Amino acid sequence: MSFQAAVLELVTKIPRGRVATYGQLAMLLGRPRSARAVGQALSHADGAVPWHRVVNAQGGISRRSRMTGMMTQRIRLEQEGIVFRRGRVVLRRFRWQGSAASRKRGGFRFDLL
DNA sequence: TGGTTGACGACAT
DNA sequence: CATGTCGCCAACC
Repeated sequence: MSFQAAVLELVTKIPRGRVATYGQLAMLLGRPRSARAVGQALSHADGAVPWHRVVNAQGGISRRSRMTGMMTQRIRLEQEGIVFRRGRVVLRRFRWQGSAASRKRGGFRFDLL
């Protein structure tokens, strides 16, 4: 399975009302240094994948070709009940914790967040 | 093959 | 807090 497919599949598991960061997804996939590649993979997402639930490490919405895309993403997240504070998602409250299996596989240290 | 491109991120200043 | 630098790496060409 391609890295890209793995990313899209994982993003599908982020529940409504929660978000994950690019780096976090990379870690959950066992490739802690592939955050950029995660973003690249997301650019090919179709309507079946909740791409709007992925934000950067600061809780902010990453820039993309069109400014309108950023607005769309923020509005969608707020409609799910996610709260922004000074332009960023309050990660302490809304970050997805992932599955236990993924946590173990990727070695993600949630206790350090 | 080998070079380029980013929806990134950690750090230094 | 705002910028800039540098390392990374899957896709694409």
